[in-house]
Amino acid sequence: MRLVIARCSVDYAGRLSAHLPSATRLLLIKADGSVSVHADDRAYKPLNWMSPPCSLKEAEDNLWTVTNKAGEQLIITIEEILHDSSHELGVDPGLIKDGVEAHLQELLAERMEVLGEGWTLIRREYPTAIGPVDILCRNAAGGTVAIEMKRRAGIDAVEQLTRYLEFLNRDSTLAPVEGVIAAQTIAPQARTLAEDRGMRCVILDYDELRGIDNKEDRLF
Amino acid sequence: MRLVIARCSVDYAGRLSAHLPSATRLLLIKADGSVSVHADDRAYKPLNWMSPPCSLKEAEDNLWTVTNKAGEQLIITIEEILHDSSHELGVDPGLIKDGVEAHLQELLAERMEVLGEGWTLIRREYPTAIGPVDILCRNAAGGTVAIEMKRRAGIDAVEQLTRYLEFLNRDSTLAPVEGVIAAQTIAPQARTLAEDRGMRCVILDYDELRGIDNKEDRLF
DNA sequence: GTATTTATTTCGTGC
DNA sequence: GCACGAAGTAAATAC
Repeated sequence: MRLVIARCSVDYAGRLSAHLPSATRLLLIKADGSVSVHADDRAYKPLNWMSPPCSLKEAEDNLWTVTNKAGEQLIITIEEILHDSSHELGVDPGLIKDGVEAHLQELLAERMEVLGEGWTLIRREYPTAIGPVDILCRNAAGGTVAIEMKRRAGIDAVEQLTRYLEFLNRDSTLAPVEGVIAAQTIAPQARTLAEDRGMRCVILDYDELRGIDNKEDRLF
Repeated sequence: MRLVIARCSVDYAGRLSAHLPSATRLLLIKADGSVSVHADDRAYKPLNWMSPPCSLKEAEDNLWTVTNKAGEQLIITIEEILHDSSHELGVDPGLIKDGVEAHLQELLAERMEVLGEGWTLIRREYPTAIGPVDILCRNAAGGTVAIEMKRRAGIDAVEQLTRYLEFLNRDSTLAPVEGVIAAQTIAPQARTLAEDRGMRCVILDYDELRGIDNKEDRLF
């Protein structure tokens, strides 16, 4: 990893055109060849960048050109270098995450009974013409139920489930299909809309879902 | 801006839980108080971060704690510091962009004929109770058409246009109103849904839109 | 201030 | 490899 603090101007020509007037910035050149330009604010987003794979060419006159496969270019005109250091970092072991939507979906699929006795999984990510339904299952009476899962359900989740139900109900081998919104939190307006459309709303407790008879799956 | 290269482990406790095992990384502390942790790959995304406003507290035993208003925490355990430097950057003049959705909309409004001979603009950003329609126009037969524009159209664009059409069609001076999705790329599932709902899909070519009889608007 | 929309989104996953 | 949806989305813009 190479860290350069420099007064520079930057031009990007690719999916759009962008220009950065002259100022002092951090240029971050990583081992994978990627380059990013950072100002002294915003933790997350660089002002400008080129994702790998790409190649950096430094011309003598302090003109850096970063090019990728698609022909997009980042042109950095260096006016003054204030700092320049390189560091050996090695491969990062990577981030370990816990508590995202996919995790919730796995847990619920393994424990359909939290929705009601006798409920059984048909499959996760059940495909339709407009995309996969998170969970398709059967209730105790044998009726088909489509479940839309979210960490936090908003109106968009209700709209999404509405579309799926519309398509699923055209399939005579499945119809009638009921809908369930399952989430850790459900926005009040989303609940109102969902119930207005005859959907059931279920609050999921993450610790409970993975805790009750699933102790061997715990991380601790 | 402070640049620290350190062997460290990191824990994030907030909207989710995440852990980074010990490794050598870049810690980027910016003037706005934000902190980000970078590995030696990926130009755009830090491994972990805390957006401003937040505060960094350095305990003597090399335990850094970054906290934000919501109580989320980033805990960095420093094992060895390999580099530590600070730099004065000043305020950045910021990025100047060209070629985004607003630009596409201007160009299409000036050249309605790309949608069909005899098509005429009624107005851009036509107001409705639920927000402005990108473009409202008339086709050769005199019928009203609402256009939803996107650089990349997804299902959300189709839903948006559906809502607009629902409201516009309640206005007897306009009804019946047809719908057009116009974008540089349209996701296949979005196209399926749009055509299912009787909307027309049009692919826009940016260079062609601004090139054909619009040379005076070119930048070069 | 909040809510909505955009993004050179990036990133993982299923097919 | 493509397409789709999630993200600690973040960031900009409208209201």
